[in-house]
Amino acid sequence: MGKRKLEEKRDETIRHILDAATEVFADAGFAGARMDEIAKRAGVNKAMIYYRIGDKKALYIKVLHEVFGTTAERIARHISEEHPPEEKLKSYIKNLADTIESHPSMPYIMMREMASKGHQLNEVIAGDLVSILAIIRNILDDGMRKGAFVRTDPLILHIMIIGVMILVKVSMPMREMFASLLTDNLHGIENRSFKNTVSELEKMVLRTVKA
Amino acid sequence: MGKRKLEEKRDETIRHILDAATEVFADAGFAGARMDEIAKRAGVNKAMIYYRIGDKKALYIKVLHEVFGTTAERIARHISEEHPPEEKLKSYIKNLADTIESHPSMPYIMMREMASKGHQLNEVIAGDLVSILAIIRNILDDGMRKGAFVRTDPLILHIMIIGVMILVKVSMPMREMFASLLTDNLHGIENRSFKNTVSELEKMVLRTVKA
DNA sequence: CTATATTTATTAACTATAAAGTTAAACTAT
DNA sequence: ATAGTTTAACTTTATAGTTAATAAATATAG
Repeated sequence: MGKRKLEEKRDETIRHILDAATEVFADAGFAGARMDEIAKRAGVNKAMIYYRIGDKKALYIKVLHEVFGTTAERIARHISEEHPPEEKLKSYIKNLADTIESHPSMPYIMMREMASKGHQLNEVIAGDLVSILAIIRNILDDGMRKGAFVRTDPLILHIMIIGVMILVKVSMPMREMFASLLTDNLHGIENRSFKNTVSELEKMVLRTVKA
Repeated sequence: MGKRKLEEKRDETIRHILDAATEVFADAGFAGARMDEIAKRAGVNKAMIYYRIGDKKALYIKVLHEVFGTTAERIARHISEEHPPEEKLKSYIKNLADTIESHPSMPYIMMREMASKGHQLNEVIAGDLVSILAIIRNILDDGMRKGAFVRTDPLILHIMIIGVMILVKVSMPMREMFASLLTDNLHGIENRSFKNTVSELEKMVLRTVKA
């Protein structure tokens, strides 16, 4: 069986490129990202990126698709139709939280995408996001049909959930920066963890939707 | 009295440049902003920007200072020491909301600043933000001293307040975009206004801090 | 099972271009 | 006449994208 070694090498190179690109795009945004920097962090020659993936835009789309596409799948996989709507909603929140925790770059990329009004999003990425939204819409519909939930707009609810999560993550560096600038604040830094915030958020969401 | 007309002209030019720059930076971020585009929107020659203000970085700082510096002043001006802590907190929220409504670019710039971990912030801007934070810290301290509030971290609370506001604003274009992509969602679009969100937020914040 | 051809992976060095920043001259007000 | 404002045209620099040559792996012929 011939070409195992080459295949492996290729896949590894692609992996390195995508990982580096994800980091750099999260750090600097699309416009601020430098192809040379991505190549350097990936440990490959810049030409390799063009050979394996394409131009900057294609690379960006690939990164977004990897981040958002897997999220939709993951959530869908974990939500069982047997469970009551409330459980499904909790699972939705938990899986979003887990995804964010395992992809530290995601909040930064989402934040920047929102700030650029989703201008860079192409059909593939839009599809990923619609898949995610379809899940929460189905959960809410199910809850409404069973009389457990009041009517709630899935888009607003989703933005509320994901928004709070990315905000908590992304504001951390700034909070740290200003904590040291605000004198005599040493007393009250109740630096609640991400998990804590998510559990508060869960309560809030349930209070909002429950009939 | 001599040079009135020239002074006026100069001030107007500067005004045009700063307004255009604010828009462009909000739309595209620091890295994505083009000096030529700013000049074009301002209706001046690009060299004018360098003559009046300085390089791109200086221009950006000036824009941030204008946005954040006035916010601190405005809030401070509207909060009277005579009022009870709860009223002061409401006023804090209201003034932040008003500032955001009258500066549509602000949420976008803040969003991007958070995403870049406040990396671009220099001492002047940091000072503006600290001024704002000092106000809410004083309100919370006053409330605690008077037994009206429980101990709350001013940083977390501020991020919560400002975060929800900018999120609601910034997510609007994306929500509109996806509303049209999500079929049969025509029923539930309860597109709550900004004012509505702020009043919900106010209730939430008060519930959080009240003793 | 070697030697050689071929295909695939990878790079150094390059080009093209877009964008930041400058200059010298013209225009305008005082 | 002088000082301040504004611009067209320019230079410089940074960076996206390309090319042609090299190195490495795999396939094929003797």
